[in-house]
Amino acid sequence: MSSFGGRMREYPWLSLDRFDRENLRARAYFLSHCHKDHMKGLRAPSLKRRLECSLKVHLYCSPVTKELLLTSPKYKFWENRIVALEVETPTQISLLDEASGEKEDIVVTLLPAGHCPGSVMFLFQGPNGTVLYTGDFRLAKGEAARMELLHSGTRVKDIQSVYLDTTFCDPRFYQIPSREECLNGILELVRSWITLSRYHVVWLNCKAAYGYEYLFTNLSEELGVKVHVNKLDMFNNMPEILYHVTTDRHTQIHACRHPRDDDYLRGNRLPCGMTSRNGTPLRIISVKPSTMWFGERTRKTNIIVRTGESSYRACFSFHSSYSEIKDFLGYIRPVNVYPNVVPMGSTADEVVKIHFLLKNQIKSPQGLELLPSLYKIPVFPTITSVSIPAPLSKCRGQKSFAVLAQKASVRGEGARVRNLISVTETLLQRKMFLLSSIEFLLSLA
DNA sequence: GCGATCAGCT
DNA sequence: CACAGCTGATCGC
Repeated sequence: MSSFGGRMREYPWLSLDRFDRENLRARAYFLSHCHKDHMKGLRAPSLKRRLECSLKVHLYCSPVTKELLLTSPKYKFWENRIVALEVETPTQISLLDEASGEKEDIVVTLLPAGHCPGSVMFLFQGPNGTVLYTGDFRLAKGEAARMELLHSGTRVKDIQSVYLDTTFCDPRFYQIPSREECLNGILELVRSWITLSRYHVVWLNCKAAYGYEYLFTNLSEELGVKVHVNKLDMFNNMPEILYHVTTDRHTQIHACRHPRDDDYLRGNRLPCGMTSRNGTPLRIISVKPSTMWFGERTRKTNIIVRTGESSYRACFSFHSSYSEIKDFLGYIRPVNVYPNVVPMGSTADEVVKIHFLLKNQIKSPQGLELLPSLYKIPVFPTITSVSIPAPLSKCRGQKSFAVLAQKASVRGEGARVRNLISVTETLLQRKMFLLSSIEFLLSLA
């Protein structure tokens, strides 16, 4: 989940992937991809009002993101204010300060991010230096080196700061099987099942989000069987996807959903209600795409895991692994790195993660100083088995209000975080409370 | 009635 | 593990 506040230090009058609070005063908006956690405030009345008053404010995104966004009637009011920028095409944007009348030009380039259809990273070049906002991304090792627009001539551009997707930026997620490996694993599983008979069908248990489309198109392409989905009008202008999905339930591959799809499956029905063909019951297996990862030295085991008589989990990831992030940063070598994702209120662990990256991959460790104060809590060389005092964990009886991990241990430099101090965002928002409890924990170390 | 937030679920 | 998102309850306007 993105916890990026919306603004970059170098160009604070631009807002990216956040549209509430301070961002209501931005001179221009950017949307990296069409996932809800990157669209906070995008349809709020306050922003709608701002738009009505400030006619020069626009939202910049890729053509595919524009298409996906405008499919929902709730975002139709943006229609005339969205500027779709072609990917990998540097574009100059003039930003006008409505108060002072001062104007500033900046060049933005969209780079493919490999996260979901239309997803991009934004590269900004302007008077305050070159910065890269990655949005969410999955790029394989070596892909940064192949991006022409990250280079000037033969060498990589000087990048001041990278605002980084840190979802799996932890040595624990050292490797995640490649897109191709995962795809092939799923392909062969699906193939082996649906070729048994025309009554053998596969249900892909996908989350409600864009990002599985390349799975659908590849399965359909390879097997000649279209994928049943609930809705496809968002792909009306994307023939390369549209061709491979269908609303006809008479197909052997389904990715349809229902709020109680579990009940449906137990009754040997698909979430769309299909239960038989010509009176012959269906033989259904479910395949749940989910992230699987392996440590630096651990042997990669199977990409497909059988979890029940007719259920499987299959490896699939929308985000880069630790080693992919390391490769990316090691190639770019920015001066600063800022995390876009601070998982579940973790504080110490984020410091540690970024610390490792800073140490190895970037030019000077200024990044940490610029992070919000929470990240500046010093990481002590040794923290051992710290228990959370009872009054904190019992706070109003709410689980999410308690400190979740009961112990924290950080061994010396170069060591891995074992058990993290993990608190929820609820706690993060109660800053004073959190700071005092973290300080308390550290004082015990 | 709507948005924001949260618990719970998947 | 962590992801992205939905539903339903509650609260305030």
